[in-house]
Amino acid sequence: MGNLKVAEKVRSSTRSKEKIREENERIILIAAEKVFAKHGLKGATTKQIADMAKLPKSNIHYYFHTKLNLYRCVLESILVDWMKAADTFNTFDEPREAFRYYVGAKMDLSRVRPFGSKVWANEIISGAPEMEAILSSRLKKWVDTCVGSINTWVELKKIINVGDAHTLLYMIWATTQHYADFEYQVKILNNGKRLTDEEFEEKKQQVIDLVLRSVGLN
Amino acid sequence: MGNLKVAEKVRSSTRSKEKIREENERIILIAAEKVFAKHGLKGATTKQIADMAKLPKSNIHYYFHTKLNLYRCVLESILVDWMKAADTFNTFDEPREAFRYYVGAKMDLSRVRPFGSKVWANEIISGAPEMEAILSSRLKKWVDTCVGSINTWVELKKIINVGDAHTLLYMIWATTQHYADFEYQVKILNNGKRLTDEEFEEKKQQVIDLVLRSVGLN
DNA sequence: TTATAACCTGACCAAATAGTCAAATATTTT
DNA sequence: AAAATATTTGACTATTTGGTCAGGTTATAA
Repeated sequence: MGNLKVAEKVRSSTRSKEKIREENERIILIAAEKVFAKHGLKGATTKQIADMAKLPKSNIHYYFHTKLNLYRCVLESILVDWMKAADTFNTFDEPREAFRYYVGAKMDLSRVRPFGSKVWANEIISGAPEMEAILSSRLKKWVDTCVGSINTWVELKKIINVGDAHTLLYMIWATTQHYADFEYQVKILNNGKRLTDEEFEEKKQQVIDLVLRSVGLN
Repeated sequence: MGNLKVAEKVRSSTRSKEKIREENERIILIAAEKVFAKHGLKGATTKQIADMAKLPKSNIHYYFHTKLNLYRCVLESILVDWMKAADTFNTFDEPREAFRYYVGAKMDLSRVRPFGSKVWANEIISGAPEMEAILSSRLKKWVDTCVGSINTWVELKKIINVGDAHTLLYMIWATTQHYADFEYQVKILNNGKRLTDEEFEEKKQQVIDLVLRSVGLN
């Protein structure tokens, strides 16, 4: 009886209500990201997410109420990392460094958080019903800034005239995100073996070189 | 009565059983491609497909039995167009022409059949459960041939050394398919307006130029 | 210690959905 | 013309699934 009390006391002090909520929300978000990546919003079931999180289904609803709300939270949490990588682009004056670091950062994200990239891809492919607002405000603004930088570099003859700067941006996004969104295809075409960290670093450098040459650098 | 007979006869001669099946299968495949593109295999419902095809749901099952079978037929029908574009790559000796035509063909496909591209993207993102066999046989073989061509061009100093030729191929795939898979995002970032045919031709040329420069041509 | 608030979860339900089937209609063959 | 074959479709069903809820447990404030 006394022993039981002590055990409870210990557990109590290590898992406060605050910690419990924090930790469970994190666990659920990670599980949901994986399941949404594989099945999309409609295809994913709360049961699958619960099983992945090793929690009862009711618990998912307790913390996030509805599947749609959980989905939005997942998208939101991905956006944070996404924007961090995006910001690197505008911290460099020289195009060579800007492209090198931005492409590198995007490649790293694809490697570290492939499921997040897939959820976004799914969302856009489905017509971006939940993200349209964010795309046409935050993303649009960021893109306009980037396009401005690129156009300035063109005017200063620092890079070749690429025509519409959007085209270049899309190439960078598409190519870097390909390693996350299409990783199963990449794996299959790599003789069924996932790229090792060393191989991935190699590809990253090659992508950077392709991009730099495409704008006349190198 | 005589008139009715004539009407029946006319209809009979214009819509033979063979034609009926052919036409309905086509209608259903087109509808299914759109619905699967938007919602994925699990998210799409046979009811949605039926409504899109303007046929009763039972009719869908009559022609394709199960949703999974219909999905496989859609993927198969997309593959046909896909391979046609792919074959253009190996019909040119000069890398400049090969890349120009292949990238152009892929861009055209993204413009003409965006839903097909989205279905494929969804399938790969979901882990390619239905397509793994095709990817590791037909696609793998085609890719190996392409990689061989590119490596030969590198040896002949016709293009710059790009390292792993796969990286270049992925860049081409990702960039061209971006205009299909992410067309909603492209639209939003184009001030909410879909690219006109003229604009698209412009982007196509820009993508071709980016790719050519990335391999040291131009 | 007690009261309150937060967390947990099995049991349950209404709605949605893939697939079936039988009966009706249309076409083709004999 | 009649028999045989193929198409059409409304009604139905078994199952899945998002979400609820009541009753319990655990942590914290008084």
